[in-house]
Amino acid sequence: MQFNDKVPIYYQIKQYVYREIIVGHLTAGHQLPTIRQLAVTLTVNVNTIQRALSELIKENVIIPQRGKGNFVTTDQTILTALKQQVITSEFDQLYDNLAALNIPPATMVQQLQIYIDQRKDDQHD
Amino acid sequence: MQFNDKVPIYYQIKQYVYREIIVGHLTAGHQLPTIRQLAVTLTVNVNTIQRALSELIKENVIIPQRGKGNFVTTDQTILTALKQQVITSEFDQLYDNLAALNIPPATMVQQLQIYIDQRKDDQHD
DNA sequence: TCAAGTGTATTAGCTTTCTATTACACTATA
DNA sequence: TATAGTGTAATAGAAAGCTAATACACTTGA
Repeated sequence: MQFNDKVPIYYQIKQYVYREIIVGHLTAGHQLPTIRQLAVTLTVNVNTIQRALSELIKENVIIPQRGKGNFVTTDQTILTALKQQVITSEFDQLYDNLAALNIPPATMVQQLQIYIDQRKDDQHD
Repeated sequence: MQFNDKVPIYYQIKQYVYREIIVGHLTAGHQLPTIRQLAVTLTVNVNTIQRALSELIKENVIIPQRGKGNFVTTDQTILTALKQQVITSEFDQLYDNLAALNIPPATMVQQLQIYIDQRKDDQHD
């Protein structure tokens, strides 16, 4: 996994777990990799993993069980809300940044379409 | 100006200057506010401003003149490239993050359209 | 010439983040 | 019961970012 050095690692790990849950690699009630396993996999210190997970625990997204491991919540309300939040925040970010460039909303959609079309063409590698 | 505490302030200021140039609040050859003025306006230390500007200077986006001030480059090649880079990087970020959620490109456009429509409706405040 | 306003540089100290290490509490199982 | 594997906690040190303060180099204009 690659980290952006402009953002705290623990925060990026938190976002990573969000994505793993939303994509379905981690499903309701299932166990996460061990904190120590995650530390090895992501080549990061145990404390940094713990810092990320402690925030997810506060949010009731994952449930810790001493001596056993960490588990994804089975509360579907939380899980469906999570998906909406993460996706919406992506669009929020794009919208705000492009609006700051005086780009009108209709143009944002057009430009995204153009960007994606170009990306398809550029796949000749 | 509001800063995101997850990203270095100097970096956000750099992005801010990019936007001011692209939007046209700062035009080719024109003088930027003084470093000390910027420090007051953004309620940030002079050194933090200096750190942001030093990167813009390395990129030849702004040109410093000792005893006079900092000026936006008159090199149109740099300025037009800048605009493209900034806008493209916004789409890059959105694309990567949504792709990580297994959202196909066509859906991204649809969802952005829906998001923008909702935002219009929500303007009833 | 001199004073005020520029950019530039340096030092010191604080806070946050990350790492390394050690220790402890709990669970499962041999 | 003992051991290995969990989460949890605390301490110390390094690095990055930010602030505060001071000083210096250059330009402009009175």
